[in-house]
Amino acid sequence: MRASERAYAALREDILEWRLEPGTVLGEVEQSERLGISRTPLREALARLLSDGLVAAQGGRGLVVTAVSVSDIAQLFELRQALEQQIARQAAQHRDPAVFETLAAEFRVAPDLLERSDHAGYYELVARFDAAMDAASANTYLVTALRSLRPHLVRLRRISRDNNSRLRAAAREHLLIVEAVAAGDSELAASATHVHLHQSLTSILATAQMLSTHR
Amino acid sequence: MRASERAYAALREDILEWRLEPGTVLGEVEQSERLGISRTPLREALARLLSDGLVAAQGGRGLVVTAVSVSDIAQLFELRQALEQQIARQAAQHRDPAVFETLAAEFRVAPDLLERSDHAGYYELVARFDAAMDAASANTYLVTALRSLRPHLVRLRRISRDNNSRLRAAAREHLLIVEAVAAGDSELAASATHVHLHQSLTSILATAQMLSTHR
DNA sequence: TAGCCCGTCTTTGCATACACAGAAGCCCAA
DNA sequence: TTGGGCTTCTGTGTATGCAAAGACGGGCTA
Repeated sequence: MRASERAYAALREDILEWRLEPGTVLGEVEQSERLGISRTPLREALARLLSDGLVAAQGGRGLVVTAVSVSDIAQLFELRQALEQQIARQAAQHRDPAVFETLAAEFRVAPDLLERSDHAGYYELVARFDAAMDAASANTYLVTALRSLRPHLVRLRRISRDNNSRLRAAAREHLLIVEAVAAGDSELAASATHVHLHQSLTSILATAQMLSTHR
Repeated sequence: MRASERAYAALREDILEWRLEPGTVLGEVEQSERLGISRTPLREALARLLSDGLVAAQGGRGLVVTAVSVSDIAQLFELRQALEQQIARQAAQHRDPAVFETLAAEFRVAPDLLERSDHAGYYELVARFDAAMDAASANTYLVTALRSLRPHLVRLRRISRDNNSRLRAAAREHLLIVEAVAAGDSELAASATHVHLHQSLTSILATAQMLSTHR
């Protein structure tokens, strides 16, 4: 694997997992030494993070990990609504029913996963759901736009994490989306997506509110 | 200005204006010599074009200018529908009425521009319309997604170019969108956008059909 | 003591050199 | 003639060196 690729993957994960917190300055020499590579591939990695919006230029010199404000969360979800409703419509039109019936069966037993607090298992299921929607949408541009949005959503998991009752509700909402796609009902799929994202946003904002109050 | 920035701007424009045609191989040495810079900043420029989707990796080695198929056009417009309807809704909610009333006045006299075949003037007006919508949407993520889509749309102008009757109709459609935004009517703004993009797509596909038949 | 200016020093941007991998061409043998 | 293996060679990926543009600090002056 290329050094620049490894550096990108490593830095990206460090940011998504909050090991590099918002505001952290990423110096080229510092990071290249930390990752054991030279500045050239590291610069390439930083450029990609910049276009991802995970880091931002700090007044001409120096890159910093971007922050995620409450306003950012609302804006992210406006974009997410637009993209995921559209992808749900397209997926419902082009889907392979068998794929989504299999997914539906898995979401029906998702409460079992959550029962034993297997959050990783649940997130893995959601990742397969996303992948299936991407594939079924048959629209590379839509998928590309969504792929560039997802890292930011992953960062939000830290806020919604371990909210077991919310995850149970989310599983039911996902199930409805999958059933609508399986049935080829575009508008139901879009509306179910709308509902799901509305509930997710509401939950996240409530948690964010609580976190900021408690501090 | 940085060399990498100049190289990016130059290559990007060459691709958007079809001076570099789809399928053209962009060798690092070749292009760096053409632009009078070293390979390091040129690689940075190519990496940005890659993430823009304007060039693609050619089997592990070599980057080529991407093609725009009829299927690509349809997919681009599906994404465009999702993004521009959303931005129209947001803009209608947050707009400064004065800005959009000024724009409306300009679109009312746009037929004069087209009368004297001042297409550049018309495209410049559309660019200001886009900028006003971006600013009014108050959503940086939405704007970023749209900004990454627009280069691909610019490439399509070569297909729809000089279709004067279509541009007149487009001006009327734009006017309706601007009026809806000025009035703060989100749903009308979204629907007017939907109509406009549907008509644009229909026109482009018809022209593309004609071009491919004639050859 | 506060403010400004100058020198130093860090950090970035670019150029160049080197190493390696994949492709093209060639030769030899079947 | 064709296929396989070898060689060469082009092109990419990475490291390093150098220069310039700021940030920082110290000292001087008012």
